[in-house]
Parts: sequence; C-alpha cells; structure tokens
Amino acid sequence: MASMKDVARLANVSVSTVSRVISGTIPVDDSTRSRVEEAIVKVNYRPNLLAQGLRSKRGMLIGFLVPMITHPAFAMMIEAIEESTAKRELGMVLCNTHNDPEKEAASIDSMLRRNIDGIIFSRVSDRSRVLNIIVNSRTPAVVIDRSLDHEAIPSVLVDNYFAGVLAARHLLDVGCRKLVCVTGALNITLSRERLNGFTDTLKEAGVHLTQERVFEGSFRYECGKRAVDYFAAKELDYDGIWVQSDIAAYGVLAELQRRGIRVPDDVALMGMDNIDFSSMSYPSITTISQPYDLMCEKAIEMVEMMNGGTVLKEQHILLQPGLVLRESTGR
Amino acid sequence: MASMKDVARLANVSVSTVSRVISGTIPVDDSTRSRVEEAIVKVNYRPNLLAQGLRSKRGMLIGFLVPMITHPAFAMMIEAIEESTAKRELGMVLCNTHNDPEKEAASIDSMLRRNIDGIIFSRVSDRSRVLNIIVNSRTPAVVIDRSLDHEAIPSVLVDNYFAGVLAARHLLDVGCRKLVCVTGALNITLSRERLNGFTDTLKEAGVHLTQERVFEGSFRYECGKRAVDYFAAKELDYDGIWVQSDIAAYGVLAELQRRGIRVPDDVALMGMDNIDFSSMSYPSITTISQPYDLMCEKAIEMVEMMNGGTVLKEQHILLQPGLVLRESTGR
DNA sequence: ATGAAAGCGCTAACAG
DNA sequence: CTGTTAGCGCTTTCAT
Repeated sequence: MASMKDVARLANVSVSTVSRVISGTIPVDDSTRSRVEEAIVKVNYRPNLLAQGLRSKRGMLIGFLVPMITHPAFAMMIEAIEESTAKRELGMVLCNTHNDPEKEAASIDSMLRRNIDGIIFSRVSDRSRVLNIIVNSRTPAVVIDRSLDHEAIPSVLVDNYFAGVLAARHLLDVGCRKLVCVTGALNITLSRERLNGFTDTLKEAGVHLTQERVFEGSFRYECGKRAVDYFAAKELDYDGIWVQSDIAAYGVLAELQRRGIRVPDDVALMGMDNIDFSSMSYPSITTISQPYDLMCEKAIEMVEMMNGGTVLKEQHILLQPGLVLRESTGR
Repeated sequence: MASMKDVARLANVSVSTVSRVISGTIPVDDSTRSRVEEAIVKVNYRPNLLAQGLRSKRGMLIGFLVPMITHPAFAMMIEAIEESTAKRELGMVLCNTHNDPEKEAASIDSMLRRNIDGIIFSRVSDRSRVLNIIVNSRTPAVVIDRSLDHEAIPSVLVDNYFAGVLAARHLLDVGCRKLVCVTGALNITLSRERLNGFTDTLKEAGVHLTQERVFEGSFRYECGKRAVDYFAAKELDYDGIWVQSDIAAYGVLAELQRRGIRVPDDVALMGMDNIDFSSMSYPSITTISQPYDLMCEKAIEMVEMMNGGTVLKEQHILLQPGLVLRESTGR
C-alpha cells in the first residue's frame, strides 16, 4: 500500500500538501493540485484509516450490538445499518451480545479503543454497565427499537402502542370478536405498549380482552406452542390471535396446524416484524411492519450529528409501524 | 481514555517499559512490573487499537463479506465468524455485497486500509477484481462455502457431493422411488456437485434421474414455486423431492400446500442448510446440515496461521455435512 | 533492565 | 500557497 510519502515524493511536494489536496478544504495551487492528483492515481494511493483515525479521533467506524444475529428481525437491522454506514464510507463492526453483560462490556470496550464514531444498540441488557462507560467516554450512542431508562442516551423507536392499535383494528375488520394475544416479555416496555394499544382499541369496539386471554411469551418460537397449549388448557374460544413477533407467530401457527385448526378459516393470525419469512409460508402471515431501514438511517444520522457537535440528549424519534396484509387473516 | 503516557507518568517509568510490561515478552524487573500494573489498573488503561494497528500492521480486525445478510444461511455464518473472532479479541467488520463487484471492491479496499488481519468471504462474485487486490496486498484471505478458481486462495468447504449422497440415501430409505430435484444455479460448482452426488446415488439404487426431473433454481424462495409449476406442467409424477436449500424448499412447500399436495404423505420433501426456521414450520423440514461453526472457526484459524507466516496456498479443507431428520420426510 | 529516540501514516498549527 | 514541525498512541531498535 502506497503512503502519502510516496505520493509526495512523486509529485515533488510535501506530505502536508498532499493532505491538503485530499481534504480539499485548504486552497492549493491548481498546477500543484493536478500534479498531486496524478501521483495519487499513479501509485493508487488510499489513505490509511488507522492513521487517520488515530490523528482525528474518528475511526470511521460504527459499532452495532445485537442480542442475536440470526434472529430475522435483527438480521434486518444489521442489513439496514450496514447499508447506511457503507453509504457514508464508514465501516460497521458487529457484536453478538447474547444478552451477556460481560460480552457487551468487552465489545464496547474494544470499540472505544478503536476511536469508534458511534455505537448503536438494540436491546442492551438492563444490567449493562456499558451505558455509563459510553456516556463517560463521550462517544455518541443511540438505542434503537427500545427506550432506555438512561435518559441521556437518545433513541429511535417505533410507535408500539400504535402497532397494537393497527393489529386490533385489522382483526376487528376481518370480523374477529373473540381475541387472544401472545406478548413479548412484559418486563420489556415495548411489549406492554403493544398490548395497551391492542387492548384499548378492542375496548373501544366493545371487545373486552380479559387477563386470561393474554399469554406472556417472548420473542422466540418456542413460546408459540406454549401459548396454544395454554389457551387450550383454559378452554378459551378464539377466532383471532395477535402474536407480538412473527417468529413466535410461527410457533403458534405450527401448533395450531398440528391440532388441525385451520388458519385463517378457524382462527385469524397476525404477527409483528414483517420478517422475510412471513411472506414465504402457507399461509403467509399478516403482520405489522417496522421501518427498519428508516430506523437505522435515523440512528446513523443522529450519530453523525452528535459527532458534528450537536447535543442530542433526551432526543427520542418515534416512527410509525405499518400493516401488511397477507393470507393468515384473509377470509 | 488514558494512554500509555499516563501510566508511565504514574508509575515513574518510560512508556517503553509500560509497553514491555503489557507485551510480556521482554523481561522487566518485578518491582517495576508491579508498579506499572498498579498504575494500569488505577487509570483503567486499555491500549488504543488504532495506534497498535498502525505500528504493528495488524488492525486486530477480520473482514467478512456476504452477499446477503438476511439470508438465514449467511446469518448463521456471520454469527459463527463473530463467535470465533470475539473469542480471539478480534473485531469483525461486516459487508453486504449484494453480489455487486463495485461494492465488493469498495469494501475490500476500506478493509485493507484498516490493516485488516484477514478477509473471509463466501460467494464473491466471479467477476470480482478483489481477489487480485487481496493477493497483491498479501493479506490473508479465505473463501468459505465455495471453491474459487483462483487457486492461490485457500478455502474451507463442505463436501457437497456427499450432501447429495445423504439426501438420496434418505429419500430412498423412506421409500421414495420417483424423485425430482431443485438445484441452485448450476453455474455454481457446489450446485453441480450436490446434484452429482444425488444422481449417482440414485443410479446405484436403480433409480434414474432424468434431465427433465431436475429443475435449475437458485437459493431463493421464489424458485420453489416455479419448480412446482414446472413439474406440474411436465406432468411429472413424484413422491420425493430434494431442494438444495431450505429457503427454496419452503417455496416448494408453500406451493405444494396451495395445490393441496400433502407433505410428507403425498410427497417427501428435503432441503439443505438446516436454517433455524426449518425446525419451526409444520411440517418441519428434513434437511442436510452444514457445519457452519466449524467452517468459520477453521477459516479464522487459517487466517491466523497465515498471519503467523505459514503459507497456505492451495489449501482446501473439506468438512462433512450431516443429515437432520424431521417431519417433512417422516412416513 | 530501562530510557531515549525513531517512526507507523496521517493532520494541523505555525512560519514564511 | 506551501513546507516544516509536532504529535495522535503505540512498538521497536539502540544505547546505556
């Protein structure tokens, strides 16, 4: 790899002149400039990012922390973050935390040691010490898809209450009146918000969602089967079900099918997340989409602004979810 | 962030001594060492990775290129690479190439400018100029899940021929005699190898897989429906089908179900990759697993060896796939 | 065993 | 407009 020195030598100028030509912000004589530019092309010079990052304190790198890479919803976010960073010629370092505070801490640490431009995370564990580390180091950090108690850290969220509203409206629209709901873990705020939107909207329509019609699950496949078992054990009758994540919705679907219950004929089923797979099954799954691309783009924008000196404390961007109609609620 | 200078000042030694204590390779007086170690703890010193990387030409970073992050098979590899790098305190920068040679080139370029320790890729586009760039820069590179014509680059592969053998054996075992196959793109070597293993094994059992019983698909969902349409148009009778990727197998499954054809009762269905989802549907999908964890670990090991000075040209590690029994072939 | 000094490749302040 | 100088934080001779 050619260095600035090589270019300078070839163009018969000092390295600082080369630096000026590249940055473009400081005036350089036209003839000098073109000589330098020729030399740059000739030796195929590309600035070393470590040297730049060391000097400028900006590693040209964004860190992204997720709890599980292979979960389709997170994979979509990873893709979106990659898209937004690549567009800006930033790199993305990815860390899989497994919700392990130790691993979170270790990866944040190594990111900071890379003079990272910003760290974005979805679902940091609550016991994480990392937030303080980041705040103390004055590195821009943005939480995505989850609000954090730590108010100093800005976030970009979807309107989870409205997601519940959309789900309820649609199930009512297709004629369901006996509903049940499978939530995510209810210690997570977004699960509660979704449930509230769902419950409130049903109530307005005169449909009362009793406590026993709500099954507290997780965002994992396994809880789907457990939910169906639970409803069966309680001998609850239902014609519509909202599961707060597509992956869990598939758990529900598989168990319903195993029991010979037809979707959508006997029960209308809705999920949430709009993972790729939700259009790939039979029946395909009606779901609530989250604007991952936009969320991630916003998160990166916020990081960029903070690096530009803007103070973004207590800034929380709220984006709207959408309804995606498919077969599982088609009547 | 505290620097070496801070530690040195506090411990009353020079920075070089601090460096020696940290590297551990050069003898340092015990009393000095403990003084330095105390100081390190006191100021919570952590070496700056950019500075280290700049000096030592090793960025402590592995680059990973995939064509599509959200494809479950690649997501699994990403997870495995992350696991293997994190274990070694290396970072992972991820790039989504979309099979776009421009984007491949751009990301390889930025990786090299980070003094990256090694680059691992699955499925570089054939027209990629990047291979030469990498070879010229003497940066360790390993191809995963695909052999490359470029012989200088080592690779770690699964035995795709044997995958075909396993698929054929199992379908024969469950009593299928009228078989069809949906391949990946046949210009990709691994698709042809899988098909060869499948065909040869059937032939040994006296089952002849005619040309028209092979549908050239891709590793995408959409080709599944097209394949079923094609077989129907040809009025081919079949009781067993092997699809060379799980995601395409779901395309086949959905279309079969739409047509009222029951799996496995009417047709036994097998996929390949063992993506998470293949256990989450009803019926769950019998499939061929690829040892992603091991493949990725081996790839990282190879990179490490090359960085250690070992020459690995023309080294190709072959790993064995496995059979995963599920409902879609259960009789 | 330890310190001083040079340098990795770059940027920015200071001179001119 | 351009060159010289210093320094980002680290490692590695080279002295002592």
